[in-house]
Amino acid sequence: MYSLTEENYLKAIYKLSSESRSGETSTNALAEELDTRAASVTDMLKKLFEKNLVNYAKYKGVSLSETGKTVALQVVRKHRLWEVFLHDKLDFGWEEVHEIAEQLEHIHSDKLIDRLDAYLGHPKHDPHGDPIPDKNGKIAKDGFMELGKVEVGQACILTGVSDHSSAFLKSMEKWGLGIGSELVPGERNEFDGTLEILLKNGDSIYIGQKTASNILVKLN
Amino acid sequence: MYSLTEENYLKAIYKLSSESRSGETSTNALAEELDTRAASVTDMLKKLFEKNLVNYAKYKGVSLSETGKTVALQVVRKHRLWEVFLHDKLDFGWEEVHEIAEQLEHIHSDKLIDRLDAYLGHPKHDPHGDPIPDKNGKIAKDGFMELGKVEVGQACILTGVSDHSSAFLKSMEKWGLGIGSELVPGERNEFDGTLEILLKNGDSIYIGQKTASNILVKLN
DNA sequence: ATCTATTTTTAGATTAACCTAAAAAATATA
DNA sequence: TATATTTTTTAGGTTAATCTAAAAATAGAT
Repeated sequence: MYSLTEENYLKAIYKLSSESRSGETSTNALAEELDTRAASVTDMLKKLFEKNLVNYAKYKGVSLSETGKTVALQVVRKHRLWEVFLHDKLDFGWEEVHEIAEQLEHIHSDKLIDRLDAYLGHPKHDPHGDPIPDKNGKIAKDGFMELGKVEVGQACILTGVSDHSSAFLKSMEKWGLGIGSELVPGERNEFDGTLEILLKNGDSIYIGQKTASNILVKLN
Repeated sequence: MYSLTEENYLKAIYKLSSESRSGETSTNALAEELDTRAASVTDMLKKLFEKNLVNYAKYKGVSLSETGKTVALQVVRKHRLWEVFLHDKLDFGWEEVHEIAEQLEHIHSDKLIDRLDAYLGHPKHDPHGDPIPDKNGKIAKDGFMELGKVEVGQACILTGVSDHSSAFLKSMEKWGLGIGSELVPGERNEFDGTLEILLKNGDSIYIGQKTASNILVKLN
C-alpha cells in the first residue's frame, strides 16, 4: 500500500512522461506539477527508486517502472471513475469533479472500485472525455479526439459523446447533432472559449468548451 | 480544516464520552480506542485544547467543546452517509461498510456530502441502525430498547445494533437477522441467561445475554 | 492515612514529507 | 573550449504524529 504522497508523485510522473515523447520527465517539471520544491522531489525520487516504482539515476531524469505504471494507472482509474460518479450520479458540473476526485482517488479498496465501476455501467470515459483504464491498467485506444482540440478548418465526423446526461443530449438534439454528423471547427472566442462549428448544411452553431470536449470526433 | 488524525481523535472522544455518563473520557481509553499510546494521546489533547476543540486539564479527563462536538458530528454524519451509500447502492454487506467508511469520512467537501445525502433520499439511519446527524449535527432521538430488556411475548422490530464488530454482524447474518426483522422474546434460561427468540417464520433461535443487549428494537 | 498500583504526563527520539541555502553537475553560450 | 546559466542534488532543519522510558499525579486498598 502506498501513501497518498507517493501516489500523487506516481500520478504526476505518469502524466508528465506521457506528455513528453521521451517517456520521462524532470525534477523541476515535477516540482512545478506538484507545487513543491525541487529538493523535495529529489528526496521522493530516491525513495520511489528504492521501492522499485521508478527508473531514476541522479541528474538523468525519471520514468515509471512497470510496477510504478501499474500503480499510477490504478490511481488514474479511481480518479476518473469517481469523476463519473460525481457527474452522473450527484450532478456535479465537469469543472467541479476534479478537485473532489483528487481526494477520492486515494481511498484504498479494490472491491469498492470494482463495485463502483459496475454501478456506473463500466464507463469508458470520464466527464472530460478522458479514457478510463480498466482493472489491468489497459487504456482503450479509440483514436477519438475531443472536438475542442481539433484545429480550425479540419473537417471531422462525430463518433461519440463522453457525457450521457439528458441535459447534454437534449442540446445535441437541438443542434441536430448525432453520430455521423460532419463538423468543421470555425472561429474560437478566446475570451469565453466559445467555438463556432460549421455544419454540413451550411449552418453555424456556437458551442461552449464543455460541449466541445464532450463531443468526440474522428478526423475526416 | 482539520487533519485526518485530529478528526479521528474528535470522533473517538465523541464516541467514548457519549458512552460514559460523565460526558468525558480518559487518556488511556482513547489510547485503546485509537490503537496508540497514552503519551501520544496526551500530546494530541494539548494540541486540540490549544485549538479550542476540547475541554482538557492535565490529569482531569477530556470532553468535547462546542466546536469539537460540531466537528465530530459532521465526521459521524459523513461516515454514516457513506455507509448507506455502500450498502444501498453498491450492495456491500453491513459488516463490510464500516472499514471503507473510515476512509471516506475524511473527504472534505460540504457540497459533496449534501448531494450524497439528497441522492440517498435523506436517510435517517445507517445500515447498522445508528442515527445520522443532520447538517446542523442534530441527532433524531428514537427510543430504542435493548432486546434483552423486552418482556416475554412482546413483539418488536429490530432497529439497530450497538456492536459493529464483524464477529457479531456475521452471527446476526447467520440467524438471518437484520434491520426490520420481527422478533418475539420467548423463554429465558435463568441459569445461563440464554434467551429464546421467536421469528416471523416460526423458527426459534437462542441468543446469549451479550447478544441480547447488543440488539436494539422498537416495540411493535 | 499511608502505601501501592495505576494512570497520566514529560523528556527525548524517530519517521515522512517538506523546507532553504549552498554545492555540484549538466547545459547553453560566447 | 571556457565561461555563464540552469538544473539537480546535498546538507542540514522544521513540523506533525508517533514512539519508549522515566517521572509525577491520582486512585485504590488495607
